[in-house]
Amino acid sequence: MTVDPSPGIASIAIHAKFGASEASYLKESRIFREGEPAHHIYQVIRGAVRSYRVRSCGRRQILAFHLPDDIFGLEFGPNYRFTTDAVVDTTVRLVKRHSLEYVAKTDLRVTSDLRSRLAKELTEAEAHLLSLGQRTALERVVAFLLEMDKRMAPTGTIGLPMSRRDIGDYLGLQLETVSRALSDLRDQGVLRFSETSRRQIVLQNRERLLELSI
Amino acid sequence: MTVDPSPGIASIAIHAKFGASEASYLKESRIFREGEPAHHIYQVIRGAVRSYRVRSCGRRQILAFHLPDDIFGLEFGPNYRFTTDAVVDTTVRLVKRHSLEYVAKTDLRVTSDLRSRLAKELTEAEAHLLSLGQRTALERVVAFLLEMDKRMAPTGTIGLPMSRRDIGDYLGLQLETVSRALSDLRDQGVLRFSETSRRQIVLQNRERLLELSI
DNA sequence: CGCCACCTTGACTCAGGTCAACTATTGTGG
DNA sequence: CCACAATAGTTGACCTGAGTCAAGGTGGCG
Repeated sequence: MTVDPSPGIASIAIHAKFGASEASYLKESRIFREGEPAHHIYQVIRGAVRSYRVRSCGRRQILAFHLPDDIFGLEFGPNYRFTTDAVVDTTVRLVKRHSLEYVAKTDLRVTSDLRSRLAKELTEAEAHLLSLGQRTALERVVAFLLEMDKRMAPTGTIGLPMSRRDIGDYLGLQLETVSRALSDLRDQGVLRFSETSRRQIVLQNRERLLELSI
Repeated sequence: MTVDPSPGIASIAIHAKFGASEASYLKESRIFREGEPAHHIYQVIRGAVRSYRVRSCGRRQILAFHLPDDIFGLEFGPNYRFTTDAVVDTTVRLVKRHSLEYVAKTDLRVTSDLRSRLAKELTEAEAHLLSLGQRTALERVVAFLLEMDKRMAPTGTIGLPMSRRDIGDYLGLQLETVSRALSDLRDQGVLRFSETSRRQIVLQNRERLLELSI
């Protein structure tokens, strides 16, 4: 399944005229909660967002991180399926759902774009599922770094917006395990932490990283 | 997200006139392979089907089991995303993809039904993901039993068509772990195995099973 | 009736979780 | 701008749940 995201973003951007606005959220603040009526569709402009569910025992599973240009909060049922909040200070564009649905009725490009986005979400969920079902802790962290590297500007440095705990809750691991995996990769010479922050990761041997993801 | 499956099945059944046929597959035989051109959409009539991917290291992740009335092989990209085979002797109905797509162009009910099915697949993948990320072995087996019970005729007995290994590959566990979890539940008095087969599971305390799934 | 695949159970190992101590970084108020 | 508190991350020691390996059962099928 190859879905080029560009035309979709373009069409949502164009039709955003019909009632788009912007909103900013402080780090760690709530955007919407699971179960609330899904009145808006969002697109990240700056920052990062996490979508998650919390089990009754208190454990949290992050389903996805949303980075600039990503769409989130797109629902086909009446309510949001996840709780969503800003990982860092974040600005989003938001469109009223009914206005997007109105546009979709007349513009087939938008309809088909929405379907592509749904298909893309499904593909991503399946890849994530494979990771959780089959990979070791190290393999999961490696896959995560490769995913982030691919999604962010390819400067060779990955500026992770999220904490070790966030990464753990995405990968089904404890934060200590994530930290150990990263230290391990550093000791192997695969990466190093930048001087400024341990969330800035410099890839030093992408070949080796790719091997580890097999 | 509440998706009533009935109208969808109805519409696919109706439009099946446009070129549906039936096919039967022996137990353990291949239906299609990941990466092949997705020329058909299938619906289980009798039997059971598994969709899976195999990692290069040889480990297999089963993404879904398909039971009677379930649709599978519905793709939006050009190729199948999974390998699929019959778990037991299975009969399917199959429709040529291009004829279904032709119908979908003129009949909005079919279009909307296809979208609902995609949304349903996404919801299921997300539930599965939660299971793999957050649950213990026992909790996963409990969730699996409840899922199977819900999907099969509610007679109080679950006739599992698949082996312990299949269940393990679905839940991200080894077959021995699945077996131990089932023995544990039996020892707790939550279930018992039927006299005829260890794949026939009689629920004796559904309350307790539900508690364990929290 | 006997083979073979499936399942169960036991013994042991090990990856990752848990708990705890410590270091580094960020944020805050004087 | 500094002092200090709070937060984030690392590392070590130990524990445990699930994996691995192995030895029987058991039931279906030729």
